[in-house]
Amino acid sequence: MASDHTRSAILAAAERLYADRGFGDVTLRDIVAEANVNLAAVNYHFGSKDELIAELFVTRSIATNRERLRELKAAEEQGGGRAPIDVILRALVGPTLRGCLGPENQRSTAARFMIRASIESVPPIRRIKNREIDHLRKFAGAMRRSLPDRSDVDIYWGLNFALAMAHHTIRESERLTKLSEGRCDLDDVEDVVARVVSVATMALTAGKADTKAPSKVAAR
Amino acid sequence: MASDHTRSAILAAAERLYADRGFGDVTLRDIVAEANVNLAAVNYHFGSKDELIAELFVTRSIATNRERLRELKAAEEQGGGRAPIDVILRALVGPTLRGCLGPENQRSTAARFMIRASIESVPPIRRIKNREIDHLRKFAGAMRRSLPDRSDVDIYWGLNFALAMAHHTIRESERLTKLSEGRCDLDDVEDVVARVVSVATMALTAGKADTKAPSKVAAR
DNA sequence: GATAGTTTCATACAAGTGTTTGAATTGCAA
DNA sequence: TTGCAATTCAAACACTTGTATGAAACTATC
Repeated sequence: MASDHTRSAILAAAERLYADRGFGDVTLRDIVAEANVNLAAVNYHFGSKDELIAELFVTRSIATNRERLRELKAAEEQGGGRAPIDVILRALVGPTLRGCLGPENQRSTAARFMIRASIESVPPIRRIKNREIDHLRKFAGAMRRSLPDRSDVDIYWGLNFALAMAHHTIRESERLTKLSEGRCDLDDVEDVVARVVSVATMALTAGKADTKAPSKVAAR
Repeated sequence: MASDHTRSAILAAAERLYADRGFGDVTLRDIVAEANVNLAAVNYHFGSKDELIAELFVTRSIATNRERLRELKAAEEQGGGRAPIDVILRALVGPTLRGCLGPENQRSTAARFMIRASIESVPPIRRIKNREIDHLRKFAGAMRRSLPDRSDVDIYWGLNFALAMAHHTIRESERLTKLSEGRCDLDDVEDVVARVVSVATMALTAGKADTKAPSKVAAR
């Protein structure tokens, strides 16, 4: 592997094009034109189009997952094996939100690519996401240790809702901006993180309200 | 328009196939084979493949939106123009969740189709979803009337989070089942609705906690 | 500087796609 | 029955897609 030049040019061009135009209408020919390499180079270096997409996605998600676990581990060590629930949730959704939101003009190609991946959900990416369960289980474990009185069901629902708010906000950030006529500031990433963590924490710590009677809520 | 037989056979076959296998790998030829009609019939009756998909999606979302507004209107009339926030939220997420969740074996084709539409987000469907903003504004208005002390920003975030939890739970219902090893019962739709409404209500009614300090949460 | 292994290249391939065409058929009204 | 429009049909069209091929160019080793 002499220089890797072609290989990395393909990766960079593919990520940029997918980020800008989505998986749907970017062909291999578009990518090799952007990268100034030969059409056959993609199959030579990656085997197939799907493997190219998979490599892009895996690289980025490994980075996010590592950051997530780093924050989680730090929090648990500091707390002697038990971290506060909001810190755990922040470790869960913070890296993803920070990676995907922020001022649009300075949003990295990688970030925009990950937004696309979260919106379009193409087969090779779905396959990888399905392997993420073990990773999420680590968070479920930490959450259980943090809230030992909480039932497993509640823990999983809390985890689900936290991810829901983070991912949906990323996916639909444009629509939320339009709907709120710019009042919701999605460039203030730390505010978004704080809002998601706050709500998810409430969901997990509010009195074990009878879920069948949602009118009774923890007020104030 | 003599009998409409061909037209509705195409619609039924398309919805079934898309529901089962997704938009990605269902071709017009698959559809006409399933419907036992000629290939050209699709373009004759619908103009194009995209218009066929759009018609399917529009039909279903009109039904859901009508149900949403019906519940909202009923609640506001009963409360003299001001409905409780959790009832509004229930009108927002209830119809969607009821339409998409429930025991898998009795899940209607329409429901499975809408789940697909929510997962894959193909161009004609995205175009339609973008027109949904007016519909959501009606709910934002009702929420504002219900919680006059709340800032617009908080209202929109609450609306966003409510939709987030509902849609993400639908999209990832399979993963949540696997992650929780079946402990989270997604067939109990009313429980899911109650959980989503409960958390969203908390998000909107909890003391105006400083969103920058999420550790302080409304406990019990 | 010959050689072997790697990488690049132009080109072709095979298959599948949505769409169009124009003739055949059908169904209904006069 | 005749005439006319609506519908159905088989076939082909035009195009795009990812992938494979085999020769050419390059690179490093001996």
